[in-house]
Amino acid sequence: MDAPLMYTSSLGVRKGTWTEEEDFLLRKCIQKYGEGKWHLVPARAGLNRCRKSCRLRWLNYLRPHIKRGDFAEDEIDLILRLHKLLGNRWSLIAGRLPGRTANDVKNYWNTHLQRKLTTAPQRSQERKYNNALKITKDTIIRPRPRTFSSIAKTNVSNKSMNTVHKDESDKETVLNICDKIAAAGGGGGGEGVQWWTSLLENGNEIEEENKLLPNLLHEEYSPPLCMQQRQSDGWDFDLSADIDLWNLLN
DNA sequence: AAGGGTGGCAACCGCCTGAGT
DNA sequence: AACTCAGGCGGTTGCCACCCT
Repeated sequence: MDAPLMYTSSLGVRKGTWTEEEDFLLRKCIQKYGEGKWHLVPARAGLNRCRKSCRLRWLNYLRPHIKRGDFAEDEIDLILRLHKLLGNRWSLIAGRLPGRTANDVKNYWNTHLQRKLTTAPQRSQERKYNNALKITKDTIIRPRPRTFSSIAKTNVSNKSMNTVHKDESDKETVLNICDKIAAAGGGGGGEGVQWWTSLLENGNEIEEENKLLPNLLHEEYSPPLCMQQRQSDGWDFDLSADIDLWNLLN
């Protein structure tokens, strides 16, 4: 693209497609100062971009080890399983797919997988369709993740779920999750999945999905290649707040 | 060849949460 | 306790390339 689309907000901040020069400046800045402190990044990098734009560009495009191109079969399979378990928790799903970003997974789901699973209307008709449904805040149940403090995260990811935690609230949170997993059948077998799916409102849809994907939940299954290889390819994946999703998936 | 429709993807928007003051 | 701010997330939009008629 010779002249990327570019415009400027009322605050004078550039928006739109990033140029190669901007990518270079951002990459250099992150290499020098590291990730984080995004409010300082535009000034440090000499970019006329907002902090969020810088963060997004880094996370979705410039970060090392990001995989581009088509999703492998095992990745698709894992997305389907995790989506059944977690819903639209793209960041969590992406966290189990080395090299894939939440945006990638979300886009792939919206453009490839969603249409496979449903007879969704064409995108040009989706707005009408959604308006007709009159979806309101009241009708949507939106489970949100618990965020652990950084120290609790370290403990959870490095050891096990019932290790010592920074403070009682963190410990309580983790133990609550452990209880739920235990109640779901000790973290193994199909019961775990049932516990999760019971959170979803429409059981009929789940049944329909099961018909469409008969092998999704019940067949003998081993971790896909993309997960087995994650250690060797150097991908720094995040296991924080890990509740052993893999066991729940089996 | 032209024009409309569609798919894919990058980027933006608005909201939520936790930390700091 | 109330407020502000940064980080993070999911939903949505806009652009472009390709396809079809």
